[in-house]
Amino acid sequence: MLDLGYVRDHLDVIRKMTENRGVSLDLDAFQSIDTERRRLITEAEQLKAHRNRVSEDIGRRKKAGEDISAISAEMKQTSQQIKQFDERIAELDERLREFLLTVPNLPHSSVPIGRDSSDNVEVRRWGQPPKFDLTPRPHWEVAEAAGILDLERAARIAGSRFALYCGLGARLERALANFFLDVHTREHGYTEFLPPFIVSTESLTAVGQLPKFAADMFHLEATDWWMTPTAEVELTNLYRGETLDADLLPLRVCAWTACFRSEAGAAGRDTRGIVRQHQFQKVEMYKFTLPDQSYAEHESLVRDAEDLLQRLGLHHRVVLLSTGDMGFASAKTYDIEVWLPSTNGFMEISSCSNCESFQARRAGIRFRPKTGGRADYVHTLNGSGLAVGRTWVALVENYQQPDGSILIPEVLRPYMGVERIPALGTK
RNA sequence: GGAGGAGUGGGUGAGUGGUUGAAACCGGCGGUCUUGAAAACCGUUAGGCCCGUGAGGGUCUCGGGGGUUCGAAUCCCUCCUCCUCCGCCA
Repeated sequence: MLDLGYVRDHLDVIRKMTENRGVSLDLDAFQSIDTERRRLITEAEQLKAHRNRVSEDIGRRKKAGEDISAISAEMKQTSQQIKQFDERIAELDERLREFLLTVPNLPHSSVPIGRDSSDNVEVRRWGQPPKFDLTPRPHWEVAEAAGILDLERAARIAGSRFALYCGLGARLERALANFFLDVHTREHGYTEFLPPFIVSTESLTAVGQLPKFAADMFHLEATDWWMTPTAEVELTNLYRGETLDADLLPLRVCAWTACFRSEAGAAGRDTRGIVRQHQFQKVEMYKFTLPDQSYAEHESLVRDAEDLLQRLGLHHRVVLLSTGDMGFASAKTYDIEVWLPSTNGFMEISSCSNCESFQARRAGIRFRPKTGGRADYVHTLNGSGLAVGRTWVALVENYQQPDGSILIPEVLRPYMGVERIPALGTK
């Protein structure tokens, strides 16, 4: 959420931003609501000031034993007037809040202006695509042949877009998650949390998932609960409503969770395999920083995610998203895309965003400057480090062998206990 | 699920329906003192919104919402959260 005063005073900036992002907002409606609201507040507050003065006076007169019935009756009317004002103001407040909740964040000046993903800018690449003598097979073929994935039984249990990992496939998923968490907590300076996988409406609103993206999530019927779409929700809400000590910043946290997405509107996209699922595991990295640190921390956040891919030896690239492709709450986003041999292209495996104060304002997360002075909003950053299921996919495809086995990268062997996952019926 | 108790400023914790936005203490910041530091002492130390170029003024907030009242941290209703005991349970 942007600051109300900022929006009011920079309507031209907001208008330009909506053009760049390719969204539309009714700014005229905003202006008329805002103007009327302020007019009513001024009037109501004048009445309240009057009431406060008279009430104090009544107190004094009553003590002195004077008769106060006339003045008291008059004040009763005033109070009723105030109540009417307050009701109208509350209505306008609600409408203004609803409007502000639909205004996306302002993109940073370094973000390329563009319509969609075709205007994204590749920042760097790492490694090379692996060479194959035979045409590489897609992950679902390799995995089912190795007996580590069973999509039919997954469908029997829950339906389509769910995975059932089997044997070493399940262990590989678990190994990846552990590997990610170990590197982040022991080497990258993150503190690990294991949060609830179910979150409240309030938490989702603070992050910006609600009210806009209700259709993308699973809502638990007749409750205020939702299945979490990303641990970004839980990690943002760790400090909701708190004023943090500036000495604690930057605060780096991470969490492994399952993530749940309805994928409504994704019908027909990525239907083969397990790239797009209703449930997947992800290790999320998250930072709370001082405003002047956030862009440096953003760069290191991306490096922390890339580091994992490099240790796994997976070819990837980093892409800077254009204004038209960026998420609602983000001021700047890098996507990391990993090489997928079967598609002869890249697949998104991490998204690292600097939300600046956008989420912090909504979630009420401040810091008190060391020098004293006013509490200000922290900047928040989030990034996948990494999507576990998609890393699993990338590993299976990039490390598939001619004999149908899957080689395990060196760094994962301590977690796996084996050097390769054999094809079914072999050793 | 049942019974009881509690939610006050960065923290601990007072608070009678009427200068209590809130004592006191701790912590933070600034200062005095000191070669420096500690101690001591003095000052200062919530946020939102509205008006105002500014200085400043006003208003709201004592878990959330509603009510009673001329006036609510204080009385009433309701919801939420936490704690204790019982029940159930991985």
